[in-house]
Amino acid sequence: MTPQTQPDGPTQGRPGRERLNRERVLRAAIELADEHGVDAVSMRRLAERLGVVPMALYKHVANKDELLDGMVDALVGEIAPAAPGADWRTAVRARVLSARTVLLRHPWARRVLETRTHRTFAVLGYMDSTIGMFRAGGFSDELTHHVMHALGSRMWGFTQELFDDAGRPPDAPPAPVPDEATLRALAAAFPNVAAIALPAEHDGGTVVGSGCDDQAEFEFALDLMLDGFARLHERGWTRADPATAER
Amino acid sequence: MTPQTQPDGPTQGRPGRERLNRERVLRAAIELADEHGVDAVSMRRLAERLGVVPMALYKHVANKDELLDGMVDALVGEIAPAAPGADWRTAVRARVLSARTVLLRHPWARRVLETRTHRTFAVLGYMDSTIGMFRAGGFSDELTHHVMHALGSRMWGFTQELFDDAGRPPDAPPAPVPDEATLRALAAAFPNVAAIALPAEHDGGTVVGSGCDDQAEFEFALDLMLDGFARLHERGWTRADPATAER
DNA sequence: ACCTGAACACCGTTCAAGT
DNA sequence: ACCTGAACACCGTTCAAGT
Repeated sequence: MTPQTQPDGPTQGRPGRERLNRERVLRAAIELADEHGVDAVSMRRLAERLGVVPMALYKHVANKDELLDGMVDALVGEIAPAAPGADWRTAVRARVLSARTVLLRHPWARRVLETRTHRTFAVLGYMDSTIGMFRAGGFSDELTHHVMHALGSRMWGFTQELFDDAGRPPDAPPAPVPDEATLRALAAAFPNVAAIALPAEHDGGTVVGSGCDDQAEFEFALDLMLDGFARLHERGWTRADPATAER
Repeated sequence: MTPQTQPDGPTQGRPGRERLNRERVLRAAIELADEHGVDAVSMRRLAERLGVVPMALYKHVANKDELLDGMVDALVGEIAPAAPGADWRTAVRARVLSARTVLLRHPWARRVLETRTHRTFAVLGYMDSTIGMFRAGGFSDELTHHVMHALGSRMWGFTQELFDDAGRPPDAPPAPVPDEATLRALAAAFPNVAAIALPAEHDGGTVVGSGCDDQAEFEFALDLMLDGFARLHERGWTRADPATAER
């Protein structure tokens, strides 16, 4: 056999099946984040997972910031493309909910998106086509501008949850459930929180904090915004008419 | 003079005027974040600013997470208390805008809030009193629940901005302004972004990206939500009537 | 009760080499 | 052209002391 080269075995690194490339680096980073959370994504751990020395990554990614940008770009690619021929409301609604399903597959993405000054080509492209949906629906540029601001992070399929688990790595032990006594003390100190956090207090088993359907809440707020947008658009809103709606 | 004690001078650390305490630690951390951004808030740099060895901080703060929680709690204390006697809409609007002025004073707070699993006493108290505003206005517990979700991070006076500078430390050099050529290329690649990002293209000097009043945009979206809440409330919304508004 | 010093197990990244 | 090794300047935090 010829020395030094073996088609299937390791050529240079240890389990490094083949040459590193940007796509392989990004895919491994996403897997690492999916399995252990973003905090586990360090250049060193990522290198280890790829069977390579940390500095090898820097040939395919300028630095850690660009790595995170690349991970976000990959997710943007997972969002379903716009369905042609739909009216603006259907198109926007479908797009936002598609973004949301992608985000739910990769819970770390929310936190990463929040830290990005996201102006990559992929992100700009996503925004451009979303803006295009409103403009194609006849929205003035000015109203479209406001509407995009109002959408904010909802455009990515998330908003900050009231009680938030997005920071915890997926392999962490589940949050401890408070005992009856502290629960009663909390309810006494914060009666209003208790009133809306215990949804079916009167007619069901005491569901404590999980009696809340985040997807339904997200769609409630999304539809509220879309209704508002539609109403302003129908009334031919302009800046000269600063009242948001009929007051 | 008696040895070793001097009322005004350093007693143990170098410029450490007096004994460390939790409040002094939190205040220094907030100043550090205000001046150099959150990333500059490390236990070591904070200790140095207080003229003390890093481990000294751990007597007043359990760990870095609790430090960040404490910083958030201090900000919550800056939010103006509820004005008594106002109707729900006025009360909620004033509170959210007050939260926003606090957040604008401490731009790092947004990013910290996003990473908190905020359930401190101060944060729960803030939420409780906000929820109380809707309930006092006659909102059902169920509608109040949805409404709080819809408010999301807006309750803290922010949402994710489309182009986001919240990550940059305040002492960083200003972002470089792109030259005419790349600007033209971007506008060609992303015509919809260009249409709404250049607001007064037809009638003024070419204002490029700064022709956007974030405060006005925030209030636009806030009022849109408040209008939606009012409409649902007036119509006696219940879950049995799942349509968000008149469709 | 409060602060210190040294140490441990991590980071991202530069720089000068190796093949 | 791509990967390596050693090093630098940082992290948060533990543990055993000092006063």
